[in-house]
Amino acid sequence: MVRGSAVVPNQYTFVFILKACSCGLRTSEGEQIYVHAIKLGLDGNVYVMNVLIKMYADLGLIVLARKVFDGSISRDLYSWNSMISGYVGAGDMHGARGLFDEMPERDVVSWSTMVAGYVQVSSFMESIELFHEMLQQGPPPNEFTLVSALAACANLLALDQGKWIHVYIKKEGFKIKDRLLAGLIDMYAKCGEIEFAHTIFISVDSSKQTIWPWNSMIGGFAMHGRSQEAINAFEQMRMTTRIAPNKVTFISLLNACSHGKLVAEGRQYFKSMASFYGVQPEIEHYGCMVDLLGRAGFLKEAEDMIVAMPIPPDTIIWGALLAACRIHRASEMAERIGKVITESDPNNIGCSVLLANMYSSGGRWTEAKIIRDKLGGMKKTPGCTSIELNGMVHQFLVGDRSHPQTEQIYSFLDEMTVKLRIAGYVPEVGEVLLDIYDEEDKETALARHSEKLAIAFGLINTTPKTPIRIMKNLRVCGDCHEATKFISKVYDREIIVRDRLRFHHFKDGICSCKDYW
DNA sequence: TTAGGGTTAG
Repeated sequence: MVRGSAVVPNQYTFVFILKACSCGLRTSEGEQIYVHAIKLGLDGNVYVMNVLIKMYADLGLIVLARKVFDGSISRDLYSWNSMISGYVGAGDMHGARGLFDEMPERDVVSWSTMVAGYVQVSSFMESIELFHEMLQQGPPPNEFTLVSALAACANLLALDQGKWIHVYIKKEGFKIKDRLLAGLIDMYAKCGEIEFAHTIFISVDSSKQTIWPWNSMIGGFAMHGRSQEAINAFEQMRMTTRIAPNKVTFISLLNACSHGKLVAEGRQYFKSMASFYGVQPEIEHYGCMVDLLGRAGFLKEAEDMIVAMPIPPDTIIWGALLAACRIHRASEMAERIGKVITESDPNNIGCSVLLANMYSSGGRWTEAKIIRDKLGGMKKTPGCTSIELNGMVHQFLVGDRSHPQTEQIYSFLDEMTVKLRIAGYVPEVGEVLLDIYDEEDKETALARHSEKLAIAFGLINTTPKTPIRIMKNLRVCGDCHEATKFISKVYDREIIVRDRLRFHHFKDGICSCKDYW
């Protein structure tokens, strides 16, 4: 068009072509075209400038995007929102907030971008806070905002807040479908209310035209260990709709098989995902399979799968196999796999802890000490458990003494330990950190795990029979899992624990995972 | 009749 025709491109042309550069990640063409636009005097056109901001942001060139933004003669709401979205995409919530605070006026998109941005960087508290600010002094939220706010609640285990949003959605007459429906199902499932999530899922029938609500439901069942129901949901979708499953569907489905030890089903779904559904397995799917096979005891098959993978395996995959070796006490294989992990990632804490423990229990003190010394200098993620009470989220770290009710919690814990012992609980000191040698100290360390602090806080502050919901950032430890079984019986409470990977529902001394986790 | 900003799931 530029070389061979008499037609001169106008502002519309540049918006289309710059957007193409943006989508195709073609930096140099984009910049050449920008020069054309300048030559034609279109650098004053707000549409052209805005798409240019977006283009630079999409290309990850946030500084250049800002340059265009700052230098633009005409700026409107779209310019500000595009620039904020650029910062959000770069994970720079500081930059985003700076612009958001100084912009002359904010519309629902500005607010939604920020609420979603905080979710993307896992600043869920900030996301909810901003959402509340919006309700007080901003424009009314729309579906976009609500989906993000629900995601923040889901991640915080903030059930009361999530319920409030559900009421708001109904009160304001939003049509509950697709993404919003998925968001609600996901929020309820992640807050431990899997039954209610399912109720909502079946209550909205005509509008499940997309994969989103299905994935939320299948994923919800999977994380609650309701494997057969996850499979049933998938089969129902297959038989009654024309919706195509995607990669997330299969991750959830394989996860469900893994939690339920459904090895044959898992193998079969993994096989059919590419051959029948046309979804190519990615590293995460292989990860699910290694976890499924490994934890079920098929260590050799799991390793063969890693070796035969068309994608280079990462330390997460090897880590899944290593964890399986620990469960099945396959120390030789563990040592071999441990070396593979350490080679590519010398600072892998989980791997080092496991190896050190293994060496110690095998009496190989020198080797254990080498790893232990190295571990001392590494930064470990502290165990953290949170619990919502009256709409407020309380967090506890291991041995935390910062909570206002600390004294009460610790004396309750002492009393609780006695009661649990009488009921037959025996601490599993094998799970304690490596640097404690005294058996009694080990038990004290266990008693102060963040899970137990949060449960004690919950028992103190809620009326009898109220279910207690807690969330841990890591996997729950073996001792806490055992102790919680006893607590549920001794105190007659349902205790719902969400760890990094799944839910455990404790009731009458039994856990829903049947100790397979 | 043609253009520009925000969505969540493992």
